[in-house]
Amino acid sequence: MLDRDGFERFSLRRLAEHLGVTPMAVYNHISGKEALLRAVAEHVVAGAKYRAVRGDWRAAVRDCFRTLRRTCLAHPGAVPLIESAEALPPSIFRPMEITLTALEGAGLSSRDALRAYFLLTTFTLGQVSYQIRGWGRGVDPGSALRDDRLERDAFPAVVQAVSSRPWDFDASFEFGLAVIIAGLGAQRRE
Amino acid sequence: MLDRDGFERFSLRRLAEHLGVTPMAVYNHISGKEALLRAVAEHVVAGAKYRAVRGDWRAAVRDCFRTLRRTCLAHPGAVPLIESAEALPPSIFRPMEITLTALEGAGLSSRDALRAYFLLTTFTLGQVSYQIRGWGRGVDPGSALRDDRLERDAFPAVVQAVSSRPWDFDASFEFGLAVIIAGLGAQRRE
DNA sequence: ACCTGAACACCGTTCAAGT
DNA sequence: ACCTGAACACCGTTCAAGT
Repeated sequence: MLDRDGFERFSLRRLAEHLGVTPMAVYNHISGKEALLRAVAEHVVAGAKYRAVRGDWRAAVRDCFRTLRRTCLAHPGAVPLIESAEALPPSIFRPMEITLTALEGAGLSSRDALRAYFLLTTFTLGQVSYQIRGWGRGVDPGSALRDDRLERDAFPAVVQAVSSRPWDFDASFEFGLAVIIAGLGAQRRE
Repeated sequence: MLDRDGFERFSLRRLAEHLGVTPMAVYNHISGKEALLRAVAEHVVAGAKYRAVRGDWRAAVRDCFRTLRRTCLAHPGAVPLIESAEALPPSIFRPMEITLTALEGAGLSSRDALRAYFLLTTFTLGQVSYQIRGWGRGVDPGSALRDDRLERDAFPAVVQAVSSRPWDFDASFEFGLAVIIAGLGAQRRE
């Protein structure tokens, strides 16, 4: 229901109707709406299969966040729940463990490795979030600037860049990941 | 009210009560809740003052996203609105214009410059979002793993890293920004 | 031009009652 | 153990009526 109708449209009463049952029957199985949505988020997060990547830290980090991204994109309706979750199952720390181990092994300090993980995870989830809600809504300058001559003149580079469509989210994510890994490599050398 | 009570607690009826007026009076000034929240998001976004940074692209990009971050952090209650906004005022494209101009001037292709902007903006807004909701809730392994011996053994690097508290969001953001800019410098050289 | 009161269609949730 | 029906406290929104 979340993937089909979206997060905003979901309600316990609609769920009950979908199950052919009275709204209150749900409370025999779960303590409330919040607990139900948290359980969904936990289920999606727990479903991620992180491979044990041997070899260099770059491959390990790349594989790890590609997996995280793929897991999230498989359940777009659950992404808002994951982002706003107050508690998630231990498997959410797998990418963190992998990243910290890889980067500390590569010579980064414990503190920088943690910051690098924070960088990678906000980037990855941010890209997923924008992709799901559509890089159109609110951020697509194409629709916002299309007819407005005055605004177009104020943002020439934006107008020029937007003509190079369609947008490739996969390629954009890979670009960002490559940039971050290159930057971490530079950080490591210092 | 948004900054004080948070996004979830806000309702038109509470707003009306706060104004000492009937809930329906609001509709004489705005078409509905969605429009009101959008107007708030637009106001916050429009309030960002981006400086014209001359000199190298690194300084321009750094200053630009520092300003975006500071603007968002000044109104934590509005950040969810900005992230979920369907349309935002033209000033949301100022960072995009600045970034594209700076990076294309530095030799990146138009497509890569756009991807770099996407990287920078998802990173910046992601960091802000986590900071606002508290890098504790859901992502802080300290609370999730504290008492659980079994889980602690499964994530040694996480447990070790978390002891280096307290977390410095400013420093973490600066670290990420530096890594991205270093990575873009490497990308530029190819 | 702005506000009010009553009403409607939705919510999540509680509680007593059923089987 | 699980479901139901009625009810409560909240929503956003419409509409006719007031000044």
